[in-house]
Amino acid sequence: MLRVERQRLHDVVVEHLRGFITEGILPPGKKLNERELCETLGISRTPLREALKVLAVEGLIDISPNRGASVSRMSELEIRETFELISGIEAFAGELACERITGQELSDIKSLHDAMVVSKNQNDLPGYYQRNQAIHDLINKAARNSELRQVYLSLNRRIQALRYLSNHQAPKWDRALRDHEEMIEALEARDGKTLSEILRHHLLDKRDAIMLMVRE
Amino acid sequence: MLRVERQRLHDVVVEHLRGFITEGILPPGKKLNERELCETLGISRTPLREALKVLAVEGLIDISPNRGASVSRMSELEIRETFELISGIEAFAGELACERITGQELSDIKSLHDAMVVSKNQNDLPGYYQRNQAIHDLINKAARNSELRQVYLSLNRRIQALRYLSNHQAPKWDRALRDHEEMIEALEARDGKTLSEILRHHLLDKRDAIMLMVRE
DNA sequence: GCTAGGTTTTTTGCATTCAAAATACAAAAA
DNA sequence: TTTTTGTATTTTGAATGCAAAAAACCTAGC
Repeated sequence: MLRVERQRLHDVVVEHLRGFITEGILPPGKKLNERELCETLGISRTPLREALKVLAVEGLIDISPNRGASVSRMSELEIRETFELISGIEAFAGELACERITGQELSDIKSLHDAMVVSKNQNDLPGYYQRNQAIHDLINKAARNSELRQVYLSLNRRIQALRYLSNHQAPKWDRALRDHEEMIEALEARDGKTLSEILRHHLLDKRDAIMLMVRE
Repeated sequence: MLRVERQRLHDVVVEHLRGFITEGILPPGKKLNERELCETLGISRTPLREALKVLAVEGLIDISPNRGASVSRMSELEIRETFELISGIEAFAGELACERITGQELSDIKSLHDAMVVSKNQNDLPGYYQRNQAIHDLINKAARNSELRQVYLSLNRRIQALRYLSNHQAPKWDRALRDHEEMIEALEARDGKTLSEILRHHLLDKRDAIMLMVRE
């Protein structure tokens, strides 16, 4: 039978705050006053503090002793390094995916790709980015390694706010679409090496675009 | 001037418990009674609970609502997947290290390798494993990506207890030593692809050895 | 007007307390 | 004897209270 586990308060709080941070409602550098947050969330300080500890381990906020917490403000170096790491992990996921992906998953990806092209032609930027993200997510899932997946998701959350910003800018369409077409070809050919190369450089391109945005 | 930040209690607790878990003093599956731990550590429940939340995010313990915490007992699948992920990350670190390693670091690794061979000839297993670990750690550092490093260390902590167990067993000397020699050759030749291949398979071999141990 | 020093206020860290859920236990019924 | 049900105890989850550190403020002196 399905066990109904009442969610604990601090878990709910973690999810809320995570959302606020990744969606940019709580911007980088924002000071998190405990009493203030308690009032808006309608809870006491104990569960809030537990939630803050969790978010700190996840790298979404910084806590300095006796000074309190603030939303992490990633330095350019941290952004570079995080993207580099993600590029490596995603490339590895691509290799694994080539060994393990099912026909169903592959055709799901193709459909998403087609939908993405439609979004592009309609100049629907949010739709485009959403489908783009979904494709990468599906490849990651197809790697069939839940530890890898957890790390991937955790790292992505940290740069989510940045992505949010850059999603208002149009990408280099031709390059991006060509990359995706080649990715699908490599997947169909189960060519892990090629796919991982494409993914790696695709990510590093994305990084460069975002680094430009951040600097301005 | 260096700011002396008095460590917070829960940070100290995290370090202590982490040590207890990775050194096997608190074995997998061990139930962690809050009151008991508070008494042995001489603190109240608030900082302890904060520490437990942190360890849960790190994956070292499991917390189930209203049931309390226990040291994570990794399933065979989790072990397989974690090693696979580490193999991918370490392979990537090797590629980066080939681009970025300094002469000094390279010669440090060579010294460690020589010391490791001596340990082996003296049948000094702890010494052998310690140097072995140190070599992998140096390669990882040479990748010059602190985000990668953090993830690497975090994942390694999770399998540390298992490593501890397997360290009482003698490895396949000839294979392990040959691997290490080839690793150093690849590093000297700055041959990233080759190094990453060696590292990946070296890790998967290690995994197989540990999987055998775990099953017994 | 600006700085230095001290005082007040706020905020954080931790202990304690209260409430709710889970577990252990014992007595009664099958 | 085994199962079930009601009660007591333990254990966890969350709120409150208290002390110490940091920040804000205010006054005196230049």
